[in-house]
Amino acid sequence: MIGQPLAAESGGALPLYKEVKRALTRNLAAGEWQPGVPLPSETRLGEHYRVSIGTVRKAIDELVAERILVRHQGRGTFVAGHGARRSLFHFFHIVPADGAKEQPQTELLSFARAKADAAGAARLNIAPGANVFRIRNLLLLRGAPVVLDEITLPAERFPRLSEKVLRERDSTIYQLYQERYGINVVRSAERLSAALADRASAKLLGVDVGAPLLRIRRTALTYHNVPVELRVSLVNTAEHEYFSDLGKD
Amino acid sequence: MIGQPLAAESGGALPLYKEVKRALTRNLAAGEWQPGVPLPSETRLGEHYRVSIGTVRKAIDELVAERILVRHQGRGTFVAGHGARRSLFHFFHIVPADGAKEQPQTELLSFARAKADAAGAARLNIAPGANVFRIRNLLLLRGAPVVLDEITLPAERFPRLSEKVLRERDSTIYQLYQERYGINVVRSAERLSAALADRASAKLLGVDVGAPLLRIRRTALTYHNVPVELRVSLVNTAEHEYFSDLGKD
DNA sequence: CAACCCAATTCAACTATATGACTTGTATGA
DNA sequence: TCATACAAGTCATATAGTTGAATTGGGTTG
Repeated sequence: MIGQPLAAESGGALPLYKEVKRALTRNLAAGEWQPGVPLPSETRLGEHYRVSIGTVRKAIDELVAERILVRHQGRGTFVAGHGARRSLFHFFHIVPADGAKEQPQTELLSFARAKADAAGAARLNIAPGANVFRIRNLLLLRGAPVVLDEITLPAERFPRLSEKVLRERDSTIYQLYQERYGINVVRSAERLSAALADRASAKLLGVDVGAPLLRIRRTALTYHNVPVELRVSLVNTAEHEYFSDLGKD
Repeated sequence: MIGQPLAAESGGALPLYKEVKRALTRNLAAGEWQPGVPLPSETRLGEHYRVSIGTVRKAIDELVAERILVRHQGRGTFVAGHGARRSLFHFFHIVPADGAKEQPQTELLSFARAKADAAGAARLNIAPGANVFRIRNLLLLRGAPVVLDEITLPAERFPRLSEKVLRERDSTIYQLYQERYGINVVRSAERLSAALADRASAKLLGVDVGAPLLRIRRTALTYHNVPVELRVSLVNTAEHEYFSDLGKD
């Protein structure tokens, strides 16, 4: 299945390769193609959409640049999966002040049902008061607690999510979204500020009350920039830092 | 002047378009092309390097994606200049917690000559103890102090830089680097942590001693990832945030 | 059965060419 | 003088095809 041949001149008069890109993204959002199995070949896509292979290539080029697709010469083009590496490099920006990056260990602190407050609902683009899940995680690096996460998920999108499901996963949480709910997080926007540790967070992170913490507010987005997760992280930056590098591979 | 036709098979056997990209970058680093005047047309570049226009295009595509070049249909391709907009969007990540982004106002606090310490020298890739300039700036947003900058520059690269030159500029500091010293900052890497305001910074930023501040350590890089500036920023995030969005235009 | 070879398929790189759109400067005409 | 029209140069889009490199799978051969 590839979808319809191409929206016949949608009035906006987009370039052909943009139309192809949109068509591909629609299929991706519909879960047409799953990670692990190759998309139809560039040749077949070109035939299907009635465009040249170069045009398909340009469309895929952009999706690859956005890290939504991955090409493997000789094998095919694939949906980028949320493997450990990807989560680590594109969605986890905490690094030791010295040393090299390292896979965090997760400890689930709590899981609860709640109602979305006004601000959260606006960010998630759901109705105020809608059902949400609230998850609190503690991330350990080298065995020591470093990050305290509070995650908010729109319940509607994550049917039958439970503490058990969360606890028994052996993958990253974004991989869980992807595999169990077909939700592929492709981008995140983060806003950072400084805060002071209160009693609860101080205890969990092993710092003094009043210690400086980095607060990260993240919105995770799927295709078409639809928000699917809110996350507030408190980071003890005594021995770790938030790394931001724009502009390079 | 376009430079040599193409390094004849440099052994590494890079794709042609990568070779072209390298050749272009060499010319950019040499200051061959200045902001404001167009590069040779794609046709002429293709003729010069003895490659097809498509190959030139692919090389330029990457440089455009890295925001090093800018294309204008019908006019030509240009070196991206450090206008107010670019500095604001690509190198200044502080935004009001509500409202829209705004151009900061700069106040020069001090200018001094100093010697590079070990850590700074390593980051700037210069000899420990080499001469550096140390600049302290206060950035105001909506008239209120928000960011305290301490900038370290390798003196060798900025001959005859003086307090007077800094004070009399009417542009961004990166524009000064570019116009007066031919140094084009094309990328920055930032590491963030949380800190507490000490006496001096508290006074300048108008906060209490012990208030939480965001500390940003930035390395600014020019072509070939050569570091040219270190900067430590202390940010009062009471009403502003650091914004990080990876992955989308 | 294992090792090897080979063909088919896929993406990667490159060339060549055509057409359209945008900008600029110049010539033309009232 | 001023406005319009036009031409030339530029990048943008799209097509078509060739060659090469990586992978896979199927045979063949020992």
